[in-house]
Order: sequence, then structure tokens, then C-alpha cells
Amino acid sequence: MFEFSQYQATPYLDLLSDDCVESLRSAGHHRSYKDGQFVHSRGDDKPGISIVEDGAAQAGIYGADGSFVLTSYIGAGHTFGDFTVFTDLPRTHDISAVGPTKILEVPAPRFLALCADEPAYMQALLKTTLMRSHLLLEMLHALRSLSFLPRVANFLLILAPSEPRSPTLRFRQTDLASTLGVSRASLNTALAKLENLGLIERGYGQLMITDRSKLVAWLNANAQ
Amino acid sequence: MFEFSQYQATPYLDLLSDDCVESLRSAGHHRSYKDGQFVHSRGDDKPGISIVEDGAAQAGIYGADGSFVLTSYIGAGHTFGDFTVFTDLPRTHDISAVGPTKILEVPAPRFLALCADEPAYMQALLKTTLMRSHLLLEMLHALRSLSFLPRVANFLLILAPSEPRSPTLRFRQTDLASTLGVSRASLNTALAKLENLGLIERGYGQLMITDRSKLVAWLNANAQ
DNA sequence: GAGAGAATGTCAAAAATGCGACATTTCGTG
DNA sequence: CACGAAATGTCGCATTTTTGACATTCTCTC
Repeated sequence: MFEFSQYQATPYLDLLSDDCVESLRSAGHHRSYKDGQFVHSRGDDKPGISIVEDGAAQAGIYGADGSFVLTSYIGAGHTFGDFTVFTDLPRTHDISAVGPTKILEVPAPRFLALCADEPAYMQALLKTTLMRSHLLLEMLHALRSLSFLPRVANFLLILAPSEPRSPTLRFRQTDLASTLGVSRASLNTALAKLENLGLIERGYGQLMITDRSKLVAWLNANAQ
Repeated sequence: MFEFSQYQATPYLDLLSDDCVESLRSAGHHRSYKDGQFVHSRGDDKPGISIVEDGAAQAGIYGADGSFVLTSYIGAGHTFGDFTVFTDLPRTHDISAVGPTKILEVPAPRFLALCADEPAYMQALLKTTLMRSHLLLEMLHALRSLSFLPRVANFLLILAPSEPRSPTLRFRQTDLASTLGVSRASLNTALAKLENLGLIERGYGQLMITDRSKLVAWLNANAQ
């Protein structure tokens, strides 16, 4: 079967030397955002790569009916918008800040110039991108092959930021439900079961993973 | 809402100059496979990048019960296994040939050496990888947000090779069903409806998309 | 610290989907 | 060209999930 791990992609900045990070910093604009503020919207152009310096962001798609489908959680050191630099694809997600957040924005031409001088920028980007694809494949597999309960558990693991001290997911159940493609009612019952198993705790507007490794273990045992 | 396009990733080889392609060819081993033959299995190590020179391959995961979940269709010029070169991730998919297929296999050290000399190898790889991530995001969105019929239609579009002359998908309905995460019975009725709409044709062990752009148009009109 | 708005917890009926079974069609092989 | 294996087409029935409703709990602001 499938092997569940605590896998998370390595942040882009962690893959770069201090010198490279410094050069990047001086090449871009630093912007600050408040909780919930929009960073980019679907359809925006102005190609460029954005890097979360502090705080976090979330990427998703707002439906016409106001529903929000979260696609990924972008923690400190991670990038987004990278594909606008290297492909002709339009921005397809809405990005908003989670908590007060600082974001470094490097316009495409400037980033490309850096890449030309120093291949490390591209190699690091390639590495995180490959790891992210991998994660996406895991999510796909989870959506298609797992039954309800393990599916929910797996998504919690994937969406949970890896930072040691914050196993807290600040999601409303409504959003999490549309992220998983299920109804809020059934999500709630699933969460209740996971809580009874002692794997998570439900809060108002948030979820806590009590013990990440315990959740992984349960998932490996109960995957079907 | 979501905008459905005829988007397909550009093959890796198409992004490289003729010289680069030539160097790649002489750097790797050429292998031939028969229809259905395994190229790699989950868990294999020996890192290296593989490129489909002729024919096609499919990537998926075999369940313990023999079920097969197709994850992607890899056409001529596309790569797989790339992540074994740049990350420590294990191979997580089974790759098998679709029809007689020629595959170029370049061991990791040799590919890295090429990259060090000529950044074009990495830039091209970055580009296709970004495009593939994009596709994966579309698949995810389809799985979570679309109702049954559009979901099936969308997957057909995504899985269909873009080659002009071959809008034929050589999938058994059983496999396609597990790829979509639905039962064969409901897949069949969905396909029947799409056939009645004149969008596809069902065959024995295969499906034909009669008119790709018509299917795209229908999808944009009926997405929900 | 009281009240309004927002989010969660839960229920029963309705709809969708899966499951297992079986008939039918197709393909390849001897 | 006849046969068996393999794949498709289809049908109820069982199960799961959604829907819509409503009560409850929480949080934030005045």
C-alpha cells in the first residue's frame, strides 16, 4: 500500500546559501500584509517570484458562491508564483496572508538575471518544485484511493505546517470541507471520530494535531 | 469559476536545443520495452532521469489487491524519475510501457554533470516540472470541486495525449475508474452520457475523444 | 458583560454512489 | 472459425454522503 510519511517540502530559502539569500533580499521588494489580506488574485499578471519571509500564506480558489478551496499552505521560506517566471501560465490561485506576513517579491527579469549568474537559484527551485509535485501526487492519491476517515487524516497531515511548535490549523471546518471536497456535516463527524481517537482536538476556527507521529502511525495502520 | 483549457505540459526534449538533445542521447542508455512491460517499480533506487524517446509510458500505483491507479500518462519527449536525481525521494510509482516504447535512461551523476556544464538542461526541466505541477493542481481541483460528469470529462481531457492525431485513450474502464476514484459501474454510465452528447466514443479497451475543443466547451459550460 | 454574528454539533430525509451479479460483446489464439 | 478469456453494459440493493434545518457554543465589540 501507500506509505504515509511526515514528508514536507524543504523551503526554498533553506536550500540557498546565506549569500544567495542576501542577494535575493536586496533584489526584491519587501511587502507586509495583515491577516487575511490578499497578496495576489487569480488572473493577475506581472510575473515574478514571491517568497514568504515571515508568517505564512495560503493558496486557494474562491468559487463564485464564496466557497473557498484551499490548495496549499505556504510557510516561511517557501515560494509561490514561481511558474509565472518560467512559463506563460496565468496565476490560477488567490493568495492571502495567514497572520501578519512579510513577503519578498522579486520581479521575473531580476530573478532570471540572478539565475543566469548563479545556477544555485535554479537548482534549489527545481528541488522544491519536484518535492511539491510529489506532495501533490500524494494528495491526489489520497483523494482517490482512501476511504473517508483516512482521507481526512491525510489531508490534515499534508496541510499542517511543519514548524515544530505549531501543529495548529487555523481553518474553519467549512473551508476545510470544501478543500477536501466533502460536506461540512460529514467532515465534522470525521473530525469527531479522530478526536475520540485522541489524534486531534477541535477548536473554534482551528484544529490541533495533538501528536503528529501518532497520526502518521494511525494512518499507516488504517489506510484503505 | 474555473477555466478549462487544452493545457498540456511541453515535453522536455522540445525545450532543449538539438545539440543538447544529442549530448543527452549519447550520455544515456537506450532501452526498448514491449507493451505493458515494467520500466520501474515503486521502491527501485538507482537514481536517474528517464526520457521517453518513442512510444509512451504510464505511471501509476498498483494496490495490494491488484487495482491500478493511473497517475499520469507520459508521452514522447517527456521525462520521469527526474525527482530521484534532485531529491532523496524514493520512486513512488510503477512505470510501464504503453505499446512498444524506447526509453533513454541517464544515470543521476551523468545528468548532474551535464547540468553543471550547461544550465539549459536544468531550466528546461524546471519549466516542464512547473507545468506538470500546474496540471496536478487542476486535477486536484477537478477531483474536489466538480460533480460527477464534469469530473470524468475533465480527467479525459487531462489524460488524453495532446498529439494531434491520437485523441484515443487506451484505457480499460476498470483502470480509468480507479484512476478517478469511482466505481466502474458509475463510470460507465457517465461515459454513456458523454457519448450521447456526442463528445466521446466508447470502444473496447479504449475511448476516443471525437472533438477535443467541443469537450472543452461543454466542460466550461457545465462545470459545477 | 450582554448581545449579535459566526462557527460548530447534530439530526432525519433524500440523493448519489458503490457493490455484487450477470448478460453481452469483443478479441486473440489455437 | 470456434472457443475461452477479457472487457463492457446494466440492473437492484446496500451504503455512504449530501442537504437543509436547527440548536448550541464561541468570540468579539460596544
